[in-house]
Amino acid sequence: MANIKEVARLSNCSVTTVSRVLNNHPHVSEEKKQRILAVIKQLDYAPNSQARDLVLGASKNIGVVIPNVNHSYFEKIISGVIESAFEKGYAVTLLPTNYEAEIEKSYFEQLKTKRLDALILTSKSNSLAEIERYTKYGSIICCEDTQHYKIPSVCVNRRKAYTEIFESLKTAGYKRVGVTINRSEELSASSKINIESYEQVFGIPIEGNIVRNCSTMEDGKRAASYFFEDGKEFEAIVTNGDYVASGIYKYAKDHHLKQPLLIGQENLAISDVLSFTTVDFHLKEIGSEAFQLAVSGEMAKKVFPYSIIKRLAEE
Amino acid sequence: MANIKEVARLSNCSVTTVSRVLNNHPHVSEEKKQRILAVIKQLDYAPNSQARDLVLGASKNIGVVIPNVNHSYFEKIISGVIESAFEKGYAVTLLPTNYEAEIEKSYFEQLKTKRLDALILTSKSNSLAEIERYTKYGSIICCEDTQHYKIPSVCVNRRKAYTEIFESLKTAGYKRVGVTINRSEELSASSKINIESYEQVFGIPIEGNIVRNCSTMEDGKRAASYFFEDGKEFEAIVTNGDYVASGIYKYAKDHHLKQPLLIGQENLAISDVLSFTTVDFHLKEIGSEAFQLAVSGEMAKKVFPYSIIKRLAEE
DNA sequence: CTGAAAGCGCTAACAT
DNA sequence: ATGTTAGCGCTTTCAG
Repeated sequence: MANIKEVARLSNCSVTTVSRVLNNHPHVSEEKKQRILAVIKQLDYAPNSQARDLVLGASKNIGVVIPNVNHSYFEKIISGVIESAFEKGYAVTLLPTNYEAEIEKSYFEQLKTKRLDALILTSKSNSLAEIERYTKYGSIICCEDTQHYKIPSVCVNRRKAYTEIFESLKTAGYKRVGVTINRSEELSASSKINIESYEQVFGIPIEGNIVRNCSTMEDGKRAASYFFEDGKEFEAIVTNGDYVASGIYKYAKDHHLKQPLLIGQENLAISDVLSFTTVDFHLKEIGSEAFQLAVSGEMAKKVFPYSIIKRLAEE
Repeated sequence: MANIKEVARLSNCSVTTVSRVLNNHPHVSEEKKQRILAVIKQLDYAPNSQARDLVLGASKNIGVVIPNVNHSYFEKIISGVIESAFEKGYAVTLLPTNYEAEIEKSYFEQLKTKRLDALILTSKSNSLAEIERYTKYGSIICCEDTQHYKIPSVCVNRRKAYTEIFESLKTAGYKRVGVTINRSEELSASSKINIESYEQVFGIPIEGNIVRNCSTMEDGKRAASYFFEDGKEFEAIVTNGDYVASGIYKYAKDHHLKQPLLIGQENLAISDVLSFTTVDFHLKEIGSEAFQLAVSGEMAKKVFPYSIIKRLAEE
């Protein structure tokens, strides 16, 4: 197999010189350079990046930890990461956890083994304390508030967003407001914030007004079957995603029920089609910024703005 | 920095023995094993995967080439790849091309440099002939028909699918049938097949009945503005994606126009919500199978079935 | 401008 | 059961 030694031999020079032309280093005569280039072409040679990475000590590879693929929330962040990474010549590896802490931990270990230079957590299953312990092996960026822990983060002020939404609903006179979340409040910071904001604004406990484990449109239908049970009469439902909201919409339509006021999340195309209000967390920009932090290695915490896209339901 | 030598030194044994316990090889006494394990823990040591990959000659890393992220077509394939790859301990790297042949080629080169063990092309920008030339550096799997070229592939019989759709429309008496595609027929095999099927079934040229460069819901709206121009009166539109179909739906709704019969693609949640017929190409399974082929290295061409999900428009 | 040689950290023959 | 040693393919001092 062709390696740098072979190239050196065939072009009558040392591996050092070959390495120099490979890396565009100066101090090599034009003549030798051409000869080497010719041999490289003839041999169809390409430097082994593993050997190169080994000696250089960096992989130019960053990992994005996601619970699962096929979820617009993560996809949007990923797309931001990829775009920026591409510009800087970094490769990005997708790391699915299925929300399992042990699997997530195995990715932290890959930082240690140098397979990955940095990690971006779009969601986390380990505690911040645990995550912090791994930061010495490479930068780990969280896409949520990392509190007092020394973990770089880039996120939006979700508390402010949820509070603003609930306040405006309250002001508009909505009494019966439902909520959907995905992971329970013990596991998910955003669920916790969501619930706290609700209880603070409305002054009542969330229990009875919430449906958990919602992520897909099917989950939205299931949530709807709860919200529309006899006598409940929910007037508005603040969902944790446009697909969940769409599921509720679909259920109401199929059962010829009055559509409640729906609030989605993520500003996906479907919220435009069905014309419901949604909050855009600018996830792509968050992904892009997370990448910047990941490579710079700086200990920064950035807060991004969110936008509430107000839409009037049709008919 | 901690390396295997250091571990060997501190546990009074050779690097070989350490390597043995690291790789769970037999022939090492329980006592030494425990001592080594203790030193590893104490040193917080983890083997360098770059060194390991170098000596082993494989990266357990496979790349998925995509034009861009944020497109459900590719996302579904990716999710299938990731799922299978995870089970087998492979890492998946996303490689965006933005449909540029040169960028795509640079990924082929990474096969040569051993950064990637195999490549899965969800879409291609280089010719099959060109791609075939790179297969000697690692397996390259195409997610479309690779004809007589020696390139493994896993795809669906699109011609059959399109023909079936157009035939059924014709049989049902639809006269004015529109079509949307994304990349032009010169660049995209599936666009070409789509058009050929149309012209064969209806016996008329596609020109005037087609809108190109459609990918998003916004593109769908633009397509609609063409299909609904005065006097055109398209009765059915076969789109190249559920989002495009949704854009047409939205346009018609916003302009209080009669909804044409819409046929989507991909069977996304939105097609269920809006209740239009769609063809499911089982992309996730395709991704999963593509991964299997990628690691096995076998020269196989698999054809997967598609499903037409028939739905009746509401009202 | 050029090259010899010393690693990078690991695995695997090949002894012992 | 354990250790010696020769690489894997490359970059980079350092000397000339």
